[in-house]
Amino acid sequence: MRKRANKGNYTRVLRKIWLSEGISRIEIADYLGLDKSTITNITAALQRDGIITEMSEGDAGPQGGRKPIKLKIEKNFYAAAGIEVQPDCCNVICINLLGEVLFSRKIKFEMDIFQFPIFFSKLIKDIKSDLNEKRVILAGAGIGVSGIVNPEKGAILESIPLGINEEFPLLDKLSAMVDVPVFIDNDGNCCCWGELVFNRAEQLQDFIYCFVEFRDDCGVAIGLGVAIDGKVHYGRNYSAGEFRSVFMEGENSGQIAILNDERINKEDDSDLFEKISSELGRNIALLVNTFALSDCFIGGDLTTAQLEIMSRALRTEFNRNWSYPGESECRIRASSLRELSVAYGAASMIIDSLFRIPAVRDTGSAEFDIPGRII
Amino acid sequence: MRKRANKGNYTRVLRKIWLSEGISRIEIADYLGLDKSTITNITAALQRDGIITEMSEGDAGPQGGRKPIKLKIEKNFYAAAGIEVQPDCCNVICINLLGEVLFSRKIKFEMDIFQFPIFFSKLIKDIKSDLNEKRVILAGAGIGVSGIVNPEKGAILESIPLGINEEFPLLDKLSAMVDVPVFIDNDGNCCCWGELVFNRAEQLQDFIYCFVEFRDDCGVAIGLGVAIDGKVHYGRNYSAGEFRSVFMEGENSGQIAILNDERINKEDDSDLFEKISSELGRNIALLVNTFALSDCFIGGDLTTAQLEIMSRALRTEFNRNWSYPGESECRIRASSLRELSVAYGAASMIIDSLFRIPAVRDTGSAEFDIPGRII
DNA sequence: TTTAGTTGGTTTATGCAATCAACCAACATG
DNA sequence: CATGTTGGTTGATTGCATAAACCAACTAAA
Repeated sequence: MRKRANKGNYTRVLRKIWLSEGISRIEIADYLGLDKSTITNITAALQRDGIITEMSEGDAGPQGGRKPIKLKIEKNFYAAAGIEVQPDCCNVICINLLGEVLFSRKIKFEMDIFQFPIFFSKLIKDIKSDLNEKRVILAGAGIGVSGIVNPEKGAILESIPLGINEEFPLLDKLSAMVDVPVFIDNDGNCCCWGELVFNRAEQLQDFIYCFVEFRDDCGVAIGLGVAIDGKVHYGRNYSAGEFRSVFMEGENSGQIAILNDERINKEDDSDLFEKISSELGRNIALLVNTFALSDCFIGGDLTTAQLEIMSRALRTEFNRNWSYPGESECRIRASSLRELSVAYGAASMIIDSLFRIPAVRDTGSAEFDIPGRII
Repeated sequence: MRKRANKGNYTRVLRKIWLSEGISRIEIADYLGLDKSTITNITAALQRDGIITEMSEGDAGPQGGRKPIKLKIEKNFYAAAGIEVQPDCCNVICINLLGEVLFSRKIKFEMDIFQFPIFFSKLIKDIKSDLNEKRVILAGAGIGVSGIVNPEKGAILESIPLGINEEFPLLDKLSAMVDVPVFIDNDGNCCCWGELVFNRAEQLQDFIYCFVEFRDDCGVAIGLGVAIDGKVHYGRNYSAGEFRSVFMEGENSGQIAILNDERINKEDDSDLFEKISSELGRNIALLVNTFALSDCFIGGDLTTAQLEIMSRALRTEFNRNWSYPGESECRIRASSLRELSVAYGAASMIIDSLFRIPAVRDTGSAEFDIPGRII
């Protein structure tokens, strides 16, 4: 059929086991609409590869019959690294196939896009040797940056904090230095990847991630990430998620109308923060209700109190914009991983790619291979 | 491999010919990443079936070589019917595989959901006999209704104009009476289907359709339809597209804040209409920019003058909400089919289904078959 | 007119994923 | 202990896609 590539149903089976740990062969066959013998063959190959194992026997059904054999992912078969790039430092994380955090650290690095490849390749080398002690292989590294990113080409199209205003082919520089796949994406989108992976059992379809950051210069920065149909949504020119409040007038720069008059400091003015939250909520309510999103995640560097304020404000505004009797059906949730969201999400891109069913693309599809691991 | 089902690549080839009339076998092979012999086999089968034909020879390349043979869809191999259900009448349309209108008519019918199935089956019988004279076979019928629809089950979940406030399994009633596939969807979504099919060569990915209607009772009604990734987006509970302005306060019913104070009649007050357009524009701007949509279609029963006013207002508001230098990149376009948009779109659902590549679903996929046409 | 080179398309043999049908394995119940 | 039920495996078969060789039809240049 194809040279070597991920044979379609292999990934479907693998993904299902990933989503539903402890599932049996028969259940997979029913779920995927394949013959049970096909599942036998595929699971046998996956077991040979070592990426899944049998965990235990389940219980027989009420009418007797053979006990099912539960299957699970060998969670430390691979690990993925995630790196959040900030102006003055990097947050680094390593997670395994189930999204469990193996380790994380913060590294000082005065961001300079031309120095970064060297820094990056050293970092990967360190991570690899750390993982080597645990007998885990690195499957790849994800990078999350603020700005507009083309993740297919791995190019940064624009990034104010990184001082990039024309297309910069970062991936090309990086792949030349390391021998693992590297993915790059916008920070808000990374957060979406993170929630997709972390909450994979829920099979989230349509949600928004609202990323709030306090910046020394410009007050508050809002980044949005959107997932539609269980995939991160990029839109034209990969610019989805750029936020500007509907209440902004004229040529003003900035994102929130309230902040044209006032300034906010990180943790003191909860009154103003509430106003900001309300304005933000009004905006997001329109998005949430017109697109019928099921979840709204809140993340960024917020205190617990601020999170609380914002949740309430969002809830109020979602209901205000709700056309039907009763309350808005959108869940409001705090980000699952707090200050490590971006790094975690960056790593999740790699994990997700291992278990994602390749779409039947319109145009010819070129799969890519995963490194190492002698089979 | 599989029983009979639409063999995946058959549909991919067929779709490509549908999208690019006059394409050659080699071009298809290159585009889809398949071997040219595979395309030979598939096109041979499609020719046997009669759904495609060779149209003419193209020109040889600059360095000589054999001339390519252009392929095209046999456009009258099937037709699809589309029915827009309104409280007092139905707009009916018939289109062929290329989306060309074969005929259309308006039929008086005092909508009553319990009488509708009988009306519908007579209508289909009439359409079939009309098509029979042209030697065209009916592939199916699409129905567009105002309200919230579950198109998978073919159930109307809620519709104020039709007086439905609990789930009504319309499809079940209808399929019992006719022998062709029937699809039902919300009117705004139908319009999206229509644009997807009508502009298929563009391969539209992410766009919004804004459906404006004047109603005797409530002034103006706004319906939105959204397409993401070349597919209509439904969201949680199929409720995507329900619109309520961010400027609405408190418990007010209605959609537009301006109209809480004022009333508008169909064609006289262009000042007020401009205000409405601006408010609407502010809202849509947020959607268009956050989701990075490439197009915004305007449809419904607007005069040319009103369309002009609204286009300008949208453009202004899109730019106001635009974060970057220059102008918003979202195209603003008048609906391609004016007052027949919904019916056309309803028919397009059927056409689209014939040429849509079945997604690799997570769960077992149950393909469905197309009626008639002795092969 | 001949020859070489290029591109479009078909034919034939082969590989391989998925299926079917028969079978084995392990449990419950009367 | 026979019987029914469910979980899972084995071996033969099916049919899609491929590769490689081939034919067809054209240009360009000698």
